[in-house]
Amino acid sequence: MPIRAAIIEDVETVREGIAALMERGNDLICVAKFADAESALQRIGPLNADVILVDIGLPGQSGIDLARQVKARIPEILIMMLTVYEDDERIFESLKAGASGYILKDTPPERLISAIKELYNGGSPMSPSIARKVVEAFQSPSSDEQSELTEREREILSLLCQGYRYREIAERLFVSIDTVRAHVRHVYEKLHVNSRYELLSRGRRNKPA
Amino acid sequence: MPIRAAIIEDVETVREGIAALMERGNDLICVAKFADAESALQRIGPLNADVILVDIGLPGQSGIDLARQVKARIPEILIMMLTVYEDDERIFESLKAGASGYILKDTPPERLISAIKELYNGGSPMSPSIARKVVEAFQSPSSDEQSELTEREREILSLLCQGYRYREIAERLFVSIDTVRAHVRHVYEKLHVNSRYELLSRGRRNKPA
DNA sequence: TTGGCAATCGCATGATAATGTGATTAATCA
DNA sequence: TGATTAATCACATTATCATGCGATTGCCAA
Repeated sequence: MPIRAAIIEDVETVREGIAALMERGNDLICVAKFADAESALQRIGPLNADVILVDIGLPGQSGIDLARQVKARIPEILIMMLTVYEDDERIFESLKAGASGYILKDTPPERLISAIKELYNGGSPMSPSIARKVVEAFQSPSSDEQSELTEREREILSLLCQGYRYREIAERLFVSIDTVRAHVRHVYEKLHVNSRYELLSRGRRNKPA
Repeated sequence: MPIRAAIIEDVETVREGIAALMERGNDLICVAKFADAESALQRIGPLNADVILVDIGLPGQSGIDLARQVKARIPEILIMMLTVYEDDERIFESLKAGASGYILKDTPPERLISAIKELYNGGSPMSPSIARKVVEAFQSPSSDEQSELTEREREILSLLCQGYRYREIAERLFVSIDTVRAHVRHVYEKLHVNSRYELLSRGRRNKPA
């Protein structure tokens, strides 16, 4: 009945501290503590952990690679990163590797425990700034160039980037298709592109797919 | 000093209820309440709202389109969707339209208030099941489709993704434009897409921009 | 030898996008 | 008041994309 959790964290104080926090109540039990990725990977299998907390900066293999491997081996396991790192690269690599949660280490202890429960109950707990970065990944980047677009042009850009056809955009905005074309022209001029694909591909030229 | 919030919600009880919740403490004030998108759009400008709560299922124009328009007009405004809808389409359309939060209507009142504060303080509050869907959007089943492309098809794919036109690709590869078209067809077939837009968004229907 | 596949190419057609050119109206600012 | 800009719209044309259908040649495996 209690949530079975494992901790992979090299700093002993942190590891033991979190384990102690878990055991305070009776809805979490700490089934294992590992100081490095390699031993976790070796021994995690038979433990039937529901949830693992993974530090990223481990000695030897990184926590992200560990997450990827554990997820591949035990697809239903829930992984939450617990880390100091707030950079985009590690955040998104972790999510892609299979992490369902991402909590920064400065999170208060009660929040950490409630995050584990939230994860177990179908949520994806993230520290606030992480969640903001994740959500912003869905939004078209606001570059300085975009600040020279008019309001209407920004609306057009948004719909263009979502793949709507001119006719569809016209219907949605209650204007004629020629109006859409006029706005698209201005957007392309201001953003120095010549086609929708160039717009979507900005920054991708000379890079592999 | 207090967070200035506006509510766009057609059901009066809900609208007034949330406004009353906001005014209970002294760190939130409700600067406006609107029952439909059109009047919100008309009058939101001068209100200097920090945060708007937007229902999706409004009479007339949808809350998602409203979010897009408000974001285009006031890029720094923070938008949180407050809705019964949990379907992928609306979730991701909302995020792409500029929403930074997405809370389901069955959320307890205290959580709703804390979510607004979290949003204002740089987070992206989401109901747990929503957050899970958002995170899972980064976790595509590793698509081995690309492994069934021939070497030539992979070259074509790369150039397509970089936004080059067929003619440009033909010149680059020293083949005719019809050859490019032939390869493109095969690429689209194998990757189960019907257009370059779909290709560029592949597996990204609900994916980051 | 035959069949399958990859690479190449062509013609035709319809849909959509992009471009050229022009115009009107309203709002704002010097 | 005049100039500028934004939003809107139109007509015309060209360019590009996507699809249907067909073909040839070379290579490789059964």
